[in-house]
Amino acid sequence: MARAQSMVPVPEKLPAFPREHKMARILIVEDEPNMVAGLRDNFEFEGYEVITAPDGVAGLDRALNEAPDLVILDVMMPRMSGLDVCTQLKSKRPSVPIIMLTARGQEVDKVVGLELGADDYVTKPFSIRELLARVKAVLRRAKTVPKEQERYAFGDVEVNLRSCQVARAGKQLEFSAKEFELLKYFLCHPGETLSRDRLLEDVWGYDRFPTTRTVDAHIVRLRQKLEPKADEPRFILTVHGTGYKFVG
Amino acid sequence: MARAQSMVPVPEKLPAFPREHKMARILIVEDEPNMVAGLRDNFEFEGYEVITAPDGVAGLDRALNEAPDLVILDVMMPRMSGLDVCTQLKSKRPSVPIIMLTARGQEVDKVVGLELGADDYVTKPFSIRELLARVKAVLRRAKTVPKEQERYAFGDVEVNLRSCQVARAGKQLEFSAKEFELLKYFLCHPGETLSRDRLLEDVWGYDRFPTTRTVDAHIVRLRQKLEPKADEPRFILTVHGTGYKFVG
DNA sequence: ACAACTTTTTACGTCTTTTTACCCGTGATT
DNA sequence: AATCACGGGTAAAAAGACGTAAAAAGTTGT
Repeated sequence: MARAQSMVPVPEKLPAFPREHKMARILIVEDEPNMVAGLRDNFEFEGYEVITAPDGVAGLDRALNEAPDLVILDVMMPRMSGLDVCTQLKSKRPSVPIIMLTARGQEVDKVVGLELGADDYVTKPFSIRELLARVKAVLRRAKTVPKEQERYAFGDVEVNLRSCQVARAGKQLEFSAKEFELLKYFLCHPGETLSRDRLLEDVWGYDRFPTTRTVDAHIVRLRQKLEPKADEPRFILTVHGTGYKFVG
Repeated sequence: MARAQSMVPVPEKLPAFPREHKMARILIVEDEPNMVAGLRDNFEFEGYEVITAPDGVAGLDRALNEAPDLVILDVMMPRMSGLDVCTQLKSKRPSVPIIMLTARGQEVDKVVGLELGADDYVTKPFSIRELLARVKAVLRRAKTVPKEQERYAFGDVEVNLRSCQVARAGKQLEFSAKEFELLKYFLCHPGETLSRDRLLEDVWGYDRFPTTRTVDAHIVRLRQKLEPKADEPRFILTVHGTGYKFVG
């Protein structure tokens, strides 16, 4: 049967990135397991998506790679204090809201924390209702900022979604249309494992059905342009048997 | 802390992933015999199970009684139009995906079809390749995990079924595709004792003669990654003489 | 129509995952 | 206690997926 080139175009053009209306994802960085369990239960009950980390190092890692909408950060923690995490996180993701948890008697830290860029703080012991209320408030404030970021940065790469420009170490790179679309899709879905089929459908669109190896070919080109070592990717990772995933 | 008790949300008893890896069953409702034959050949070649009906009345009947995973529905048919079938079917089985076939010049119907709840439509004449791609896409979307059941947690492990991520104590773990599928199956059947045969059939997708230790090999790997003490499993338990069981 | 460029396909070597085979330890059964 | 069936560890074979380069096909601009 002949390829239906005469096919009538899909009338309602799908939005470029059908970002489903997601409930906010909250990262809780806290070493006390009972506290974590309690917070998780309550936040999940409220409909939030919860991820956790038991110490500062792991917390920073998840914060950078899994794009939480808000981070709750205990000040006193093993390996890396909440204050350090806050500093480092704010330097790389200035827009992610942070709420600090401080023990009573650490009043000093509150001030320091706010100076470091935290958006709010709560003193232990606190009522869960109070924390929930503050989270809600901080998220509401954060949301007034445009939801879809238009500028991204990872490694020494800067991407401007609006102007469709990509710079590496301050130098402009040439990206073809498809390459840029693909990169954009990765940026908008950080940490998610994306199957080739999904990429084909969402990036290539509905009326093109190339072979799945097409995706791989484009991945190679993205890596060559963006990765410090193309054969040892740091940002665009392979998920064997499934697809690819971007971590910033 | 007050609210919830168990870490793992208990899924309603309706199986979340009924035919995880069995090939999908497709119902083709179409009155033109040559078209039916052609479609059947192609879909069966791709590994789908095909059932057919020559008119709308029979189609609705089979759709309701034989639980197809997807329905391909011609708009123009004797006895009952595809649009009517679509309406009635969607009212009784809202979740079953429907792809409409419309003749060229029936553009109006497309819109109506989508409004009636069809998931996609294809205009005749179409390439079989395109239809196959759309079927695949619709099935993929239909299979994506419903929001409520996409996240699980047990012990210090967090699992996100949608993004295929597993974290232990806040640290991302690498899971191969099969490992993840198996874990997913356990999560979706908590407390159930699962025989090797059942796991093979539902996760791997075929029957095997009993000499296979494949399942065990994967269980070992899951335990190594997820259990606090791999030799003293807390979550993935052996049921001697029968199989395995997951408890959260 | 030609040239320059982008995208897709093809082909093949390499690497990872999955399966299988074999053996040992252990708990059940007699 | 001896036997036996079953579960688990391990390593090597088999299967499958990925990375890459280069050719082919398709686009765009002149």
